[in-house]
Amino acid sequence: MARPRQFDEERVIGAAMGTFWRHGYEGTSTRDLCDSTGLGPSSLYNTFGGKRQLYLRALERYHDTATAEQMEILAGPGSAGRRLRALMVHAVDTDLAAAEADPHGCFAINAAIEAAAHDPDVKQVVRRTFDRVEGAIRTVVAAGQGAGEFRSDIDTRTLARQVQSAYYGLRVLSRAQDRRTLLSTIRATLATLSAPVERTEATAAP
Amino acid sequence: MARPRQFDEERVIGAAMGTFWRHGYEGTSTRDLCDSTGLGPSSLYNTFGGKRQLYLRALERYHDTATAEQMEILAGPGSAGRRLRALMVHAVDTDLAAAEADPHGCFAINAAIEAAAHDPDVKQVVRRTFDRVEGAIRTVVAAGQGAGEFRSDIDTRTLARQVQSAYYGLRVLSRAQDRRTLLSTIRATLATLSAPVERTEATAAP
DNA sequence: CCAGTTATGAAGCGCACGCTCCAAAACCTC
DNA sequence: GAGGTTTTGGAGCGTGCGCTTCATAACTGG
Repeated sequence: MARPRQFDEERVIGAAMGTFWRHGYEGTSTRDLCDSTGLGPSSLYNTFGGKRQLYLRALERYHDTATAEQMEILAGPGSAGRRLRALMVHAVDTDLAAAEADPHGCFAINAAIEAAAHDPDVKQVVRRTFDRVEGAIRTVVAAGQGAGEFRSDIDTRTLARQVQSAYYGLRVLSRAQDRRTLLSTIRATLATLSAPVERTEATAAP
Repeated sequence: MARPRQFDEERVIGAAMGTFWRHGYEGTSTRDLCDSTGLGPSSLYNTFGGKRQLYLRALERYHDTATAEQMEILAGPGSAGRRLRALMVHAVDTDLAAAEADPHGCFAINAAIEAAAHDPDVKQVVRRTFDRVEGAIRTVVAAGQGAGEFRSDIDTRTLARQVQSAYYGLRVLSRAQDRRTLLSTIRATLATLSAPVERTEATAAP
């Protein structure tokens, strides 16, 4: 037919994702994208159409792959509580240990804050990602409830949403808080999940 | 001495805050700032020094004033649960009802996601705001515990951090979720705070 | 009312933005 | 190979960026 492409499209999207992830949509220039992907502007625009479309592709890529890491942790070994804790500790550590040039936080959250309000397409992808994470969390919560590890007086879906909001809030807080405080927050979330000691008017020592 | 200013500095900061709040740091141009404040670029730069400094002033202004709205709700009438619920419902409604030109979400969260990683000064102000909100929540949580409304087997500070993370996560989710789901998430958070029914191995119906 | 000082508006600085154009190159089919 | 088709690199389009400059306006103390 004609001259074939000299690059791997998926690899390019991956590189673009990293750049958008690090600097946000507005903070990333087409120059940055050309540098990180190795493509010239003509190839970039011929293949993807423009900055916005490439951003959307990167976001979908995150939905497909980077979310997988979280799924993996949630599907890992150990009790439900240990798995949720692993998810949160992992988030805190990667957020805090991120060097200057590393990606910061969760790309979907970044996109939700920066772009979802102004771009319905972004909003839709972000929502799909949120729903997927909620589903993965729900599986773990259900397991915890089944094992008597978590309280069962709140239905699984509701409890899972509570965990997700606490998890996402944690990732917001991790942008400005210290590790000690964040770990305390994780402990707090897990504590509210476990069936607590029976209610007493005041837990006075004997 | 000399010619006095023709504008109210505080009013200008307020206008700039609105613009940064709506469009983010990178998404706001100096032109936008001149338009919203009514100042010429020379006045803006003579008074504040530049875009970044003005952003910091706006962020500090948010810390001083816009946080007050949340404080007010938390210090309002009703039980602790009602007040926390009011805070969250208020957040959801303002986030969802925001028109195209309205500010979206919480400015401190926006700043945390967009700018805190790259700017230590931003990070510091954001953290102060986070700490302040945590403190206000802690007061309400303590009241709820004192009234026997909330569980007391988790210490106040820890429980407050849990509420804060759930609250901030809710504000992230509100960028992409529908109201129904968000209200369910609020219910979930409040449910985990209340002293639950005594633990049973399995809540089987008789 | 004048000298001194600061704020203002307008013009525009150099630069980077998102993106386009096009001749040359690289490939496939025949 | 020749002809046709697509990709590629590079120059550069118009525009808007953050910010500066400067003559002029507006005020104060003496």
